[in-house]
Amino acid sequence: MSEIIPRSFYSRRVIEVAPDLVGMWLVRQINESIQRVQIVETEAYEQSEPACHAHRGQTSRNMVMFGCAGYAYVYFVYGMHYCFNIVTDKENTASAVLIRAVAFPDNAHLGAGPAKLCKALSIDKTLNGIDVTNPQGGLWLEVGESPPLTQTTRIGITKGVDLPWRWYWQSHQSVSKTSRQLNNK
DNA sequence: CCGGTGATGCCCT
DNA sequence: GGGCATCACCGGT
Repeated sequence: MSEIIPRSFYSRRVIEVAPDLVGMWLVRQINESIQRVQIVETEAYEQSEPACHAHRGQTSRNMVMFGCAGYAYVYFVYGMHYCFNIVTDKENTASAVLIRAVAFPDNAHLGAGPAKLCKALSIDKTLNGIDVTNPQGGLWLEVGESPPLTQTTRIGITKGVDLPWRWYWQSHQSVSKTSRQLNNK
């Protein structure tokens, strides 16, 4: 078994943590059942830029982002989907890494999108605010590998579109494909 | 293969 | 009341 990723890993600037999370294992436990998937795509969001939910200040929805690193920020969007983030940096520096895609061992499409992976792993709002450095919460991360990365602009947003804050496992089948991106820029 | 669009509910203005 | 860090489906090519 791999080692669990400690809080110090997440307590750095979000643009350092986001690329480092690609290749790590995400583990979901519900009762006796365990799913282990590998992160293949992430995006960084930080209060200073307009695409971030915390850009206009603290609200009840984004409160977790203002807290300590290593906690889950799960939000509901488009009336039917959840997205899962991990809070980074220090307290009161609102920032988080959006987990955009994960690889399931037997199905390349199951985790190829932020809402799809939440559905496949049964991640919903009840996990908002849990500690992902503690297995007691049923959702944690373990050290994996450092694959070849491609860096591009973020997708699915209308503001802050020029920041190159999306990273994915180069040529991996499970990377989300909503928007076509040119490789190796 | 590709772009357009409807579903659906919560949060913030 | 508008907009949203999405997705699957539809129809034209």
